[in-house]
Amino acid sequence: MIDKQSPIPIYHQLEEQIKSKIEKGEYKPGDALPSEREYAEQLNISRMTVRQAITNLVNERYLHRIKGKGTFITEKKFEQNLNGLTSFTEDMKARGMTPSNKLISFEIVPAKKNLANHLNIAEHSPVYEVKRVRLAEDIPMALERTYISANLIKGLTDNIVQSSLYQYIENDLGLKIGRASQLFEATIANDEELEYLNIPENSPVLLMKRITQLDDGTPFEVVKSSYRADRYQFMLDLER
Amino acid sequence: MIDKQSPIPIYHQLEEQIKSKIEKGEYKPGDALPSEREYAEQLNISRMTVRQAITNLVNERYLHRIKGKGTFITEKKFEQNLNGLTSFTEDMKARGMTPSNKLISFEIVPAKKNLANHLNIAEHSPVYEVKRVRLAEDIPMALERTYISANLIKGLTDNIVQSSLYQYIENDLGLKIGRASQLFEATIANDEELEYLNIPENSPVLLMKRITQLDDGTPFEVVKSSYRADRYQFMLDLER
DNA sequence: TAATTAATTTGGTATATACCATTAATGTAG
DNA sequence: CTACATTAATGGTATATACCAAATTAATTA
Repeated sequence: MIDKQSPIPIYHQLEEQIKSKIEKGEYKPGDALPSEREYAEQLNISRMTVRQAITNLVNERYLHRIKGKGTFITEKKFEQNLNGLTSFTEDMKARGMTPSNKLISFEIVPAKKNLANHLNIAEHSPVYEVKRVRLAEDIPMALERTYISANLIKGLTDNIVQSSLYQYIENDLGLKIGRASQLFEATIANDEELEYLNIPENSPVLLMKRITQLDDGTPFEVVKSSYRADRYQFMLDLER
Repeated sequence: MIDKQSPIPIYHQLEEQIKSKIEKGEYKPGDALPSEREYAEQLNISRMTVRQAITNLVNERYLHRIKGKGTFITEKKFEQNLNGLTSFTEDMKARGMTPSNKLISFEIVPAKKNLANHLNIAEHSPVYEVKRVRLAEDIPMALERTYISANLIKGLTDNIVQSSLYQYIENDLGLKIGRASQLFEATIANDEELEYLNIPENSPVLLMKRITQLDDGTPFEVVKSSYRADRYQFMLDLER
């Protein structure tokens, strides 16, 4: 189970192993994990190394410890993606609905002033513009416009953007994704939103803008999403 | 500086000491911290104990480590309060505006069904209801309604609620505050919102609901805030 | 002088050990 | 059987030590 010769740290191997068992259902929410000393003996590693693995998973809220009792699988694991923010896809699945996307357009366009500012690039620099409608049970829920620096993120296809943008950036381009800032705003639907969301005039929409950065702080992505206010709410989970 | 006999763990004492130096400006953003070995020798404690303190501060983003170089004070420390979410007061100050509150009412009322559900109490149980308008430069920005379990949080006054609710709960009642869930929604202003926010009919408002829990998961507070959409946006900072 | 190499310093990983505090299980006296 | 004390198990804190990997600095060589 644990390869001491591997260049991957032991504590990290153990982390992945525990996470995998949680995902597979071998460890169920509420269950007690084997004790630290038990793990150490079983895997023939130091208890402190076990603690390091468990501490990380506690910080990520997969587990929680109770002194004198043990370590337990956390009941509900929220955030899979960006901290605490439920993604549209996950959220819809959680509500028992089937999420889907409809691509409207995928092209390279020159960045307008405001966008160029957000992405910290020169005006008219090339950016990928991806427009799509997000649906649940084939009902339009949101209009999403994604803008990505073309000079920074090269070789994008509509397919990558729709399925695995972040993996592509980290695994294929070798870049590291950092933090993001997100902004919520309420507005009245404009013409484009009326059209794609199929809602009546003067409907309120929940506008969400996100600027995502690389590890070094370089912004590479701006996402502007307009959600139907009558059908969607953002749920957020916050820590102290 | 460090009291080994104290019941407060050494690593925690060191954490507080470092945080205090950052706040006082003795350590400035971008500065390198003394090395782990240096700290250990200086304070006559183990390097591993120093690491534990620093690791916690790294997790809280006060510090960041660079292998081979050192540990540095993080440039910008975001979230002071709940993770990444800018509070109204802080946000307004950051924009150079003067925030203020106007108390509309402070009373104990029986919980309605929906509220009772959120607070996990029986219907008609007593709850504090605090209504106030939040202003910036004396212009109404939001209508805020706070509901707090009266059986759980005793002895509240309007003054406490307005100034230091969380400190009161933790320091005076000895309870520990845990996580919170937050929800964003766009609606059209209702009559109450029209009145207090002084906006025209059919104006969109950004509705924010927050449920705050104690450390053990017991919900104790529900906050429902209606923000003028034309004057306020929620800014959020997300981690990976 | 410039380029290379070696040594030093830094954080990263891992082990072994010790004792404390809380909780749960066990044993014991009434 | 109950109430209390004891014991065992668990996570929490702390130390000492060792070696690795990346970055910097110093020394050496061409």
